[in-house]
Amino acid sequence: VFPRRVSETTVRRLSLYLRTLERLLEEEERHLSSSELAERAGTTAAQVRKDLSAFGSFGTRGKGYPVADLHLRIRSILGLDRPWQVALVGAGRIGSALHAYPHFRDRGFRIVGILDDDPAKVGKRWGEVRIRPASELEALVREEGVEIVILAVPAGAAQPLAERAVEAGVRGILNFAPIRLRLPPEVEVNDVNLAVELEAISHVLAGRDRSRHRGLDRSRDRSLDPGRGWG
Amino acid sequence: VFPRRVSETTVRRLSLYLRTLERLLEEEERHLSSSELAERAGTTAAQVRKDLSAFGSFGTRGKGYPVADLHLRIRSILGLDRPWQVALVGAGRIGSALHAYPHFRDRGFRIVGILDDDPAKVGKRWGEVRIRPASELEALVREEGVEIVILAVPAGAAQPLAERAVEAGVRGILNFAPIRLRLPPEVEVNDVNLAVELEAISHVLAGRDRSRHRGLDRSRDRSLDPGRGWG
DNA sequence: AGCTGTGAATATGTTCACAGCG
DNA sequence: CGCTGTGAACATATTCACAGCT
Repeated sequence: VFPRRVSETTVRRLSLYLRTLERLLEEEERHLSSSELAERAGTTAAQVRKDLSAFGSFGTRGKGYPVADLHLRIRSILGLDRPWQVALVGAGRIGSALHAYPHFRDRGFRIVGILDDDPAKVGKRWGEVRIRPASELEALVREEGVEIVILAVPAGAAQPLAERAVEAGVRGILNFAPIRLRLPPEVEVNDVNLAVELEAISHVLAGRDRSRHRGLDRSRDRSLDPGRGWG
Repeated sequence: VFPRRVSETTVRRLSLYLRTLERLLEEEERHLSSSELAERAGTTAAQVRKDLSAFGSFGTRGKGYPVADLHLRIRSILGLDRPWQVALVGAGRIGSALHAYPHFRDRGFRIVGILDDDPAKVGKRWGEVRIRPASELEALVREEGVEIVILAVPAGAAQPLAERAVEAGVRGILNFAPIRLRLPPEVEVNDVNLAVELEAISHVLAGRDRSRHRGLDRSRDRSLDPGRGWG
């Protein structure tokens, strides 16, 4: 049974469900109910069932969903049942953080090349990958069959690099540059804009200040172990 | 005239409009129409007008919106007409990238403290800010009047740190840890999950591949003539 | 003529509520 | 019983279309 149309919002939640399921697999749980999954993923039971109904019937009434099967199904829907060759364009701080992010590799996103234009960086190695000059973008994409680019360069450099990547065969771009890329519509672009994320917070906080009705009860009792490390 | 309820989706677009307006201010443009703004921000003219109607009438019929006024209005709605004291919790790679991100400072988000538990990092300076031990979280929040925390620590460390921050008075958290924080509902939490962003792309690309194999090809002709695709 | 502002129409997303299966 | 699967009700978001101002 293959999925009908899965909405963008559902897809994002599936990714969260997957994260939860991975943890449950380690704990060898066999089944979990929609309400348990909802609780762990931060949504509602009805929402979980609606989302999962995209696969057709899958759960067992009275018991819930089989963890292992559900895990595989979601992986498949998200396209994670195959590896993806990814190029990291931009070896700055954001690029560095993304390269070190362990969850990409875990889920089959292989960073097969890193590009930068800074001569001080070119030639260095990050793990097993050598940083190459940006002029080799097309070569990299073709040699390695790169389909997804993570674009972590300043706004001014993003557009031409994106065009070149697409021209060479890239089909998806995760864009960290604070600029709207103009690309053919068949290219899947996903923008991550950190200013937007912070401003969504400041808007809410400022709005609450303006309409100061009920008192903010922040005094929850909780015994917090102070000063514990996170290594 | 103060805004009625502004929806979350509208707020996120306002942040994009703001970015565009900042550029136009530099170019000394006086007015711009909804269709021009839409074009630059990647949405539709009707959407722009609906979003801006949250402020009440503002544009001039026949001319468009006054750039400088609109800029101020959006800043105000987003809560950017005042500075925000921000603490960066976690001085790893993501923390480093965020600290260096210039757009935060430009918009009034002041990183007034950086915390980490790694003794090798504590005491070092990033710019003008010294890295302090995580045990000083409460002190930092109170001394500096921190209202927003950027949480960039591993999943296992996030929950207790978030609780301590909230207990000390923090009202908003930008969370990079791949875990669902459980906090009182009056705390505004915004999750940034990079795996979700990449998987949204792989899902679309994998879905297209499946369609193509079944002959339900919805994608367009892949010939990329540079003149037509993306001027 | 050109463009805003907005109700009405549509599309999309979420919650409810319950029949029906294990 | 408990829990899924799902239509129907509800809520939100986007697009249309056009009256009305400059």
